[in-house]
Amino acid sequence: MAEKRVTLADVAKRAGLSTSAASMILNGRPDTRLSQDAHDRVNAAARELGYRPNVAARGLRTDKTATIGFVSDLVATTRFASGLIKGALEAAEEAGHVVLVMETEGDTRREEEAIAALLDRQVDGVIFATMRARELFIPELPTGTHAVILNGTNALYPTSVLPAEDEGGRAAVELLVAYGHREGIALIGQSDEAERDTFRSATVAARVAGIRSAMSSHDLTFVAEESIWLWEPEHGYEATARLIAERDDIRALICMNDRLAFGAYQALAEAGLRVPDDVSIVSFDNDEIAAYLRPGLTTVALPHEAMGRRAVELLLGGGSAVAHYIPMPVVERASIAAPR
Amino acid sequence: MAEKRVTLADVAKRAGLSTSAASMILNGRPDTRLSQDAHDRVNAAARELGYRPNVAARGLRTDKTATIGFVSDLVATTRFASGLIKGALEAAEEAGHVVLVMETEGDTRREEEAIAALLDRQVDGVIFATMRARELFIPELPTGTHAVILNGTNALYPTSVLPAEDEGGRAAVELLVAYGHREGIALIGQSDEAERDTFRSATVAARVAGIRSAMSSHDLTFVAEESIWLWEPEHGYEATARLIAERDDIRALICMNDRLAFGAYQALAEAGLRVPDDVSIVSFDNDEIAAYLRPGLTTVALPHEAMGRRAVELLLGGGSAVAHYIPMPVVERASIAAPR
DNA sequence: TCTTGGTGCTAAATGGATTTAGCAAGCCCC
DNA sequence: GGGGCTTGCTAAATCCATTTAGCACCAAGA
Repeated sequence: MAEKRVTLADVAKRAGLSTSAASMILNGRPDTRLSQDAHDRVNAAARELGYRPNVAARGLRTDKTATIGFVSDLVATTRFASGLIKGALEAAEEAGHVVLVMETEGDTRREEEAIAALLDRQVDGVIFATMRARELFIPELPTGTHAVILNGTNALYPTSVLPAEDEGGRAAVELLVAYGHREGIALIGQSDEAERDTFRSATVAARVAGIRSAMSSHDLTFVAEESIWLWEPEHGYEATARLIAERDDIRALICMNDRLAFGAYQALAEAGLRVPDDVSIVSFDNDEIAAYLRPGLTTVALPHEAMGRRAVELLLGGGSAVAHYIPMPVVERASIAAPR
Repeated sequence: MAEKRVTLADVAKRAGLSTSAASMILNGRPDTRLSQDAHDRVNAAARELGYRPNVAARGLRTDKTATIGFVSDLVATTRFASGLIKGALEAAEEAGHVVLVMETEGDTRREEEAIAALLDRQVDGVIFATMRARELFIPELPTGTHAVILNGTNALYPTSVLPAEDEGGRAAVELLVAYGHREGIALIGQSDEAERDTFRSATVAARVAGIRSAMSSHDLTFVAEESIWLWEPEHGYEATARLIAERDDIRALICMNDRLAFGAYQALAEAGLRVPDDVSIVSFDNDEIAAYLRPGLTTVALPHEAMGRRAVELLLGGGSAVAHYIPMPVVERASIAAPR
């Protein structure tokens, strides 16, 4: 049964011309001297037959496949990862490209295999995404392969896309300041001590730097800093519970991410403290849960989709080989009020 | 610079044989009469040169590309979607395939374009995933194209993968029963009235059917059913708040999904009711938030990854053309206790 | 009349594999 | 010594498009 696909030869035959002529016309080559009549006949034939070029055959000659590779350490674990993918998918679609997605879980062997599989398919470029946002290991790529690093950096491939964490960190502080907070502000998730360590990702360091720079430019200091390594709700819960058990002057919390903030909500509720009347909270990421919380959590968003988008734009458009910073939008909900 | 890729011709030359011989040997064709010596020389040459076949060139002849298409209405919105993708990616990798991911947002035009783009690239098969889980529209595919429907059904393509919702629904009731609940059980999210409507997805209908069948087999009835169309936390909050304002005999809640349960937690907490001491809760999906809640939410999980996995196994292995049901694992946390 | 130049188009090579048809050499057997 | 059979391998076609080189024709100029 299987109706055969229509090939360029079919189109050429129907137009009464050679495949060379058909190819040139369909590709809109400028210097061609083919008659208007030939153009019309080929275009009509292609339309009537529903001709679509075979990408593999074309790629064989041109080395272009309109396909890009997206290799990520994680794809399903965080909303961040899928946001990056979604953004990349959209931008790729707009540019008439498709994307091969691969997950490596950070395993070097799988990374190498992923690259090999992509190269076997002659992808036009590859995006390396990481959820850990640090100096990223990348297996050697053949000279000339385009690559952009998403949410991380790599010395060999300087084109990268990162969230503008510094600015974002500052924005969080500014939100609190705008509501009149000056005292009793605590930081949950980070501390000077932790910063000295290089374990944390580079982007987190920038976030903290932004926070501290805004604090000091307003002449403010934290009344407490709760350092935590893992940033899950339970850790936010514990840190906040500990904090409010120790002191009663806490008026505002800056949480390093929304999951910590979630835990903070729980600890506050158990202690009979209300958000935002008793304690204001501002946080980072704009996780799904930020919208689910009551009251809604005001947070500085990680611009997932915009980042994914920009990565493919840079890959395809050949943007400059530097780090590109994507603004982190403030998402205001209801977790900040003026201090009483 | 750009070092040229090693081709089969390079391997053949180094082995002192023809490309035909090299091809047959590397593909391990059984009927070949080539000498052991020839085998050794070709294999050695391939290894030494690091030869990898060009997939496009091979696909041109064989019509196999070791590539599968994954077209989904949504990719980033829910954890469910990315779980399906992750499962598919893993199974594909194990089978030596790669996957082209496309998002359509349910738009017919984009679906058609996605299919066309996949066909242009000669994919070996296509997985159609939907987050809405209903009869799925699928643009016409050339005869012979393999397809499996993930989380939905389609009359033309009977091979599909669905969660075993019926069984899952029953499991939720059994959990409550096992703890001794017999009275004051309410259902949040669904009602007889809503079921009559066909708007809801087929899988939800099965979930409800399972719940009702288990209830009646234990001679139990719901003391209340709160019908809701949208299943976000706020709706769960409102429904639960309404319910406990009206009556004080509620001892257990079956929520149609975790987000509703999240809302229920909030309403209960505001009313000074404790989970699970005052009210037990069981729910569905095993969303991220189920683990974040305090106490942890006991829920019947949607088996995302297993479903994605199975879909590619069926696609590649040619499983039988029927609906395949994947068990929904019970994830016990701490939201159920014996009634007081 | 012959060259030159432009116009409109095509033949053939190319990319990198797979696959079919078949060649050459050696051996056996009558 | 000639036919037939293995054995071990290769030439060439094929998949489908792109691209280079160049053919055939006509008109204009010398």
